[in-house]
Amino acid sequence: MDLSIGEVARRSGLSVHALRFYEREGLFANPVRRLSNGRRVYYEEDVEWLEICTKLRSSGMSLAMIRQYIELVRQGPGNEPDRLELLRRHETDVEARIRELQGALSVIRYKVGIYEDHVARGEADTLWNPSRPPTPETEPEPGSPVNLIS
Amino acid sequence: MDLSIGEVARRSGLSVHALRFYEREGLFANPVRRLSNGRRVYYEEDVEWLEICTKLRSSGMSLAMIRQYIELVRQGPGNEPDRLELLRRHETDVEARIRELQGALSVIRYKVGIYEDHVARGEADTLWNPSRPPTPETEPEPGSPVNLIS
DNA sequence: TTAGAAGCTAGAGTCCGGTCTAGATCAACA
DNA sequence: TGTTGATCTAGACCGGACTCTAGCTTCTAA
Repeated sequence: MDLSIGEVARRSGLSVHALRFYEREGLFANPVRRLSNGRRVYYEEDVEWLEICTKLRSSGMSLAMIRQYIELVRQGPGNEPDRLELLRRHETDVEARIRELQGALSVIRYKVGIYEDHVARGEADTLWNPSRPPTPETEPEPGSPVNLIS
Repeated sequence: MDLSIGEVARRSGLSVHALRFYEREGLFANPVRRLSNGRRVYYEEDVEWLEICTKLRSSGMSLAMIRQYIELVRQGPGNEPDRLELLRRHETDVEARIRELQGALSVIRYKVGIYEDHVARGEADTLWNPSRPPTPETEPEPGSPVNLIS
């Protein structure tokens, strides 16, 4: 039932360093209990919270925002609309980030496609090389790959 | 045709500091030309490259990886399979990142949904408050919201 | 001609999210 | 008993990606 810091590290995937760091940063709902010898004692709930926490982190929520959230939780019932607003704000951010990545991904795929074509056709040496200013011998022909790839 | 650093900053959205920094970091295909007075001269191609560059950055490509790519470009024709591989590697990373965000997003939406329900029903005070160890008065009832939200 | 804007360099500072170190204590086992 | 391994604290350090400062030069417009 009671877990040592090493055990929690193993189960949460965080380092013991990170767990102590998170505690200092106020990311636990409750103060971490100590044994009489000063060692930390964790409970299942802590591991569960760390799992959520890790999901939030992996979606780019900053430690500062997680701290805000857990502070609301710590204050107890009554501020649920605030927690909801915070979560919605992050939801919106993540959605925007996904759209941003998808936009960039389509640019990347476009470039990949062009390189695939050229490499496959063995015309690799006509690919984009942004030499500048264009010297006569590299002056792009009209419709040259320069415009396709840059 | 020739652009000053300030002009390029305005058009690329990067700061003049960032442009000098990028140059030091070797992120330009060609050495940036200088006027006789030492001032930098940029061309359209540089702005175009910076646009691509910014897309790559926004998708999480590190400056180190962008430098690798531009070094290949700088070496000239012949290494297109290498460029392709690098781009494909990043494509894969971005796809994985999108999946990660989508996974986290569904957790966030789940939590948002629960808070919405409870806030709407005015049952907000029964929401998850990971007090620990459970004291008699906060001992969760079987099927209490603790499991729904944690 | 002179004020203010823009540019230059070298290098320091910032923020984030940890990671690592030193030096001490403590527990468990052979 | 002694060694090994886990833990503790305070605080230094790190990498990435900029950002800013100081001190100087140079351009432009009134």
